[in-house]
Amino acid sequence: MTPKHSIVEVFTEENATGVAYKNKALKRALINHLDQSGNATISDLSNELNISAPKTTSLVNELIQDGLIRDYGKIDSTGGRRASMYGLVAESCFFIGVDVKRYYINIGLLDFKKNLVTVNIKVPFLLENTQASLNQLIELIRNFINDLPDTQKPVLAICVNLSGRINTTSGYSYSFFHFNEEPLTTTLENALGIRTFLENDSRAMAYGEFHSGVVSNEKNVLFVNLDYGIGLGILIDGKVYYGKSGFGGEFGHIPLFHNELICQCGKKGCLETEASGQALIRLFREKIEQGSTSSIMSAGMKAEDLRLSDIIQSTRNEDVLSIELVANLGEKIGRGLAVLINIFNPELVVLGGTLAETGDYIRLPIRSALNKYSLSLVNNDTQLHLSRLGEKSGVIGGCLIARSKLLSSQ
Amino acid sequence: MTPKHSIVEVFTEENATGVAYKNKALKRALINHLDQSGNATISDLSNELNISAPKTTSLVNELIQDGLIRDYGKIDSTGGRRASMYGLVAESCFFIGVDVKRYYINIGLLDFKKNLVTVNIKVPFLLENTQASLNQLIELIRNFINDLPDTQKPVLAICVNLSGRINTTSGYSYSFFHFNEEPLTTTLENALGIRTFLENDSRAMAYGEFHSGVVSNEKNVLFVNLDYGIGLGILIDGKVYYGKSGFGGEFGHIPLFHNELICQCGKKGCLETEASGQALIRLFREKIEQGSTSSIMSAGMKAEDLRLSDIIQSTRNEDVLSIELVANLGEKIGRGLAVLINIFNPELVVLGGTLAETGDYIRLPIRSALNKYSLSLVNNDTQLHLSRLGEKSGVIGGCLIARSKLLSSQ
DNA sequence: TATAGAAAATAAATATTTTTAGAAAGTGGT
DNA sequence: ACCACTTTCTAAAAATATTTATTTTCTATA
Repeated sequence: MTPKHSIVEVFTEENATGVAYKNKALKRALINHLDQSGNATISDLSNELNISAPKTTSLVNELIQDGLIRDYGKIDSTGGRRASMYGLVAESCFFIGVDVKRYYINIGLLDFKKNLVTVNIKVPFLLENTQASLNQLIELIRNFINDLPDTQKPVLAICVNLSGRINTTSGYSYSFFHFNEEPLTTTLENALGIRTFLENDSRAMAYGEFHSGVVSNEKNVLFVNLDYGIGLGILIDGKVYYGKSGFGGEFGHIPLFHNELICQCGKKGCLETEASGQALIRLFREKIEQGSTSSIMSAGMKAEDLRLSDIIQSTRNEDVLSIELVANLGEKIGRGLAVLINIFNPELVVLGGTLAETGDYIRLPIRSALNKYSLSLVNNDTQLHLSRLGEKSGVIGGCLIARSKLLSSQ
Repeated sequence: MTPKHSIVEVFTEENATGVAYKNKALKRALINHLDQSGNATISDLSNELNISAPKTTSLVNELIQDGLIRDYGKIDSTGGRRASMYGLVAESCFFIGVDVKRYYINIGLLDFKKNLVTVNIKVPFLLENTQASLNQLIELIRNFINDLPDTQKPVLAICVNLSGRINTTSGYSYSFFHFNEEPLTTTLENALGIRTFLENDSRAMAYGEFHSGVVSNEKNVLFVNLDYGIGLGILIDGKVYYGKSGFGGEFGHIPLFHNELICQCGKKGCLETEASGQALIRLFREKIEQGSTSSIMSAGMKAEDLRLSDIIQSTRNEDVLSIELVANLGEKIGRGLAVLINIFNPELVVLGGTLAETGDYIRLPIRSALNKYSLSLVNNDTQLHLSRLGEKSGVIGGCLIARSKLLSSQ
């Protein structure tokens, strides 16, 4: 067995009572403070955490010995002797996020200071619910780790994002790779030898998007993942919301319409039947059948081969039909989001996923539907932004979730 | 100025640094532990909170001196010397909850150990948005306090529940008593001389209902307040959810219908236009106009004088029209709740408010609508219960909110 | 370029807390 | 009724942290 990394040692509570326990708790508090508020001086830390200066000094020195903290030089004088500033050591440990999509994965490496060190976007992979597909995924992760330089080898945790229903606590996936008795996390941990977590893709994207922006804590944020389906990530007080069994956020299947379309979930009238990427393709085909024209079809595309990316691309080429349908879709999404805004009164709603790449073509209809359908008093609080991270949000979110799970000890 | 109560002293962080500060923090930790886990021995406390036994002993002794903790005698032996058990002193301080309804108030007194000592239900009062009405409310609270025996005089905080939109943090009410510049809480504090908080009625009811039942923490619970309007209280991890400005939970105004009814809020298609008590009365009148018969009307009631309580009462008398309409209402409420369940995946949904008094007449249609409209995987997690506290839930919730706000320091 | 003032770092003194060890108070078996 | 064993409680010893005082290092101003 490899020796425990010093961070893992600080963040596990085993074999520690009395003074040893308290010192670990104080070290955790120091690390968390540096993590959240950035570099700080001994005085800062002493005041904020109510630890005396000499004690703080000795704890910081121990953490420097452990390689977790470093002296980043002296700050400008505040009127007297210049203080040394201490901060986390970025390269002391690393975390991996794996964002699994239908036709590819995104995989990335994050350091201890939350810098995305490496990120491989759109690595070819075919997501199927088979052992072979799982083996391929494991192989891709293993290769990614092997290709890392030696200085980036201490990878402490991995988070894999999958679409569909996932129980983060138990580590079970209910939509993919659920053919083994044991939780998927266990399978992955055994194969990779590294602590592994599982997360729903939209929740991971939400977390990534939130922590990348201007991070001021205690925020209530909704992240809408607009793709073939409609996913939702909910952040309450900056923490991911799961619900009882991790099934919270099933936004795509709220019964908002009175149609006769049977959804994948088996019910009728789901938001997804009218407002998802899948629905967009259906509506596009219907329009074409009814005789509408589009630059996509004139380029020789067959209606049955149409992909979401084609429509998104053609909005950029100012294809009237695509733009019109995307706007209609936005109106319906907005009507669904209005419900959420009335309920959550969030500061911020972020539009992500492939469809968000249509930019204002989808954002503006959503905004106007929000104004129309949600209470203005509530709605006035809410900003509506497009994803800033795009394809990377899932990877970053995954890495950050792996990191935060590990740092939240136990 | 009256001397500060010892609890207030422990729970304020002013004028304390170093050892004094830490002792206060430890005392708070002790009190919170006894509060949440009930009575405990020195060993329990020492182990749970990682404080050495001698230190724990001395802290407990100080808290006994302060009158906040008491020795509740020896527990049965666990194989050795019998330990003394310590717990909070119920009568060390008190909290008042005031639940303001349209035609009456409920007011109650809670002790430090969360026992409801006194509760006055349906004290006549007319809620209007006037200074006179506010004065009357203040007078009622003042009288309630004056009538308390001397042993119950140390009232540390009051929470007033009002319907409508409320910003708990700032203390402003936006629906009633908002004619003064200063926040309503300030007006009340000046008039009563006691720390005062404001809360939305449905949220307070939710909190009361939650903490009265089998309190196991970390629960996600929805409380639906079915009255003339439809209110919602959201508990996440056992904590009341507010949203950015305290406007979260506007369930009644989600756009679920495609009708042309203008809601009070100014929008069309709100859940309230079809599924509230107000809507029930409208639908009842329409049916009567169309020639339906009901035992209510045959008793000489005029359609325009009809109140919600009349219809609720007549369901108990097995009036067919009332039962039918309540069932229809339940179906629509259930459709709205299905949305929330998909989003929140809660453990429990509690039906409260006047309409919940119709019992299974409303619960069963709601349940079957939930099965129909929400994802079964998510929905399977969710229990649907009727309020256990009925009229008292708001008072208890108010008291508990006052208590918890005070104990969460600052 | 001295020099007063100010903040940070550190050494020494003091206070506090934890450890350790032993006394007190039980239980249960023989 | 005694003895072995447990657990709680507490006194004294040891360890540890905070306070206080001093030194160091820096700025600003004369």
